[in-house]
Amino acid sequence: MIARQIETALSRAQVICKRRGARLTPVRRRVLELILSSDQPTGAYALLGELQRGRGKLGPPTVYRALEFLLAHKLIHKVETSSAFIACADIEHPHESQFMICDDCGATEELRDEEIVESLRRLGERRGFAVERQVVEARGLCPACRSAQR
Amino acid sequence: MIARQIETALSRAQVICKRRGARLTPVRRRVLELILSSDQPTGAYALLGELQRGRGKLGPPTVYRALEFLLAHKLIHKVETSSAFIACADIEHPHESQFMICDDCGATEELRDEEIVESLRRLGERRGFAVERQVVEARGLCPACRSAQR
DNA sequence: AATTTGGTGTTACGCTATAACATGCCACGT
DNA sequence: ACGTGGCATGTTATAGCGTAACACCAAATT
Repeated sequence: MIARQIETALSRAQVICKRRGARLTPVRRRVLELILSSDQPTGAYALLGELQRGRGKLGPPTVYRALEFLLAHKLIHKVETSSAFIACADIEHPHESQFMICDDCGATEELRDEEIVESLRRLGERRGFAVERQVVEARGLCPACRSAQR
Repeated sequence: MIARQIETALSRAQVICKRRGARLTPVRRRVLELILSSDQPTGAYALLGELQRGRGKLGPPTVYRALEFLLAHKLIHKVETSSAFIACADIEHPHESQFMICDDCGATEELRDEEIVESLRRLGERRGFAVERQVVEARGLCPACRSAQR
C-alpha cells in the first residue's frame, strides 16, 4: 500500500475507534501502520523489530497487546497457518473472511464468500454448535509461482 | 475410542501402509495408537510425554517425525487452531475435512462437507490459485458448554 | 562385503505466545 | 486541585510449538 492510502486507512480506523469509545493509541496505531505497509502478512516478531527501531527495546507483550486490540476491533486479521497478521480489506463492515496463501512466496489474498460463511454456520447450528469464529484458509500455489514452476 | 476399535483401526492403518509400500513402524504405530485413544486432539508434547513413559527419554523430533508420516498418509489430521492432532475418521477414503472446536472444553468434531471443499477449490481456481490444502475450522461453543453457560 | 536408504536418537536452538508484576497516564468525581 | 480508579504500557521471565544438524543403526540393494 502506498503512503497516501495508509494515511486514509489510519484515519478511518481512528474514526471507527472513537465511535466505539476505543483508543487507537500511538503503539496500536503504529502497529496498524506497519501491517498496512506490508501487503503480505507480517509476524509478531517482525513487527516488534520495526517497533523497536523507533522506540528502543520493547518486549513481545507490547506487540501482542496491540495486535489483540486490533483483532478485537477487526482492523486486522490473523492468518492462522502463517502465524501472521494482515490488514483487513474493509474495516467499515466487520465480516468473516477467507484466505488464499501461496506456499511458495507467501502471497496472501483475502476473499469474502458469504456462501462458505453461511455453510459453516449452518453446519454448526445443525449440531448445536454456536460458531463464534471461522478460520478458512486455502494453501497452494499462486498464479505467479505456478507458472514459474514449469 | 475403546480398545477393540483401536486395534481394528491400527490393523487397517497397517494394511493401508503396506499397500502403499510405507512402513508403520513401532514408534509411528504407537503415536497413532495414542491419538486414537484420545477423542480430543492431542498436542505433540503430550504425545511425547506418553511415548517416554514406555521408552525413556526421547526428543521432540521423534514425535514430530512420526506425526509427519501419519499426516502424509492421512491417518491423522492437524487441527491448526489448537496445534494438535486428531485421528482421521475415515482413513480408507482420503479427504479434506472441517472441524468444529469448542473454545470452552476443546471438544472437536470432524465434519465432511463437499460443498465447502468445492467452493474453496472453485474460488481458488477463479483466481488462478492451485489449492493444495484446506484448513477450515469453526470455533465456538459445543452444545454441552452452551447449556452449562446459562 | 560394501553401499545405500530410511528410520530413529540426541543436542541444541529458533519462533510464537503469555503470565505476572511494575509503572505510568489520564479522566472523573468530589 | 486532589486523589483515585481504570486502562495502557514497560519489563522480566518462561511456557509451548517446531526444526536443523549430526550420529547411529538396521534392513535392503548391488
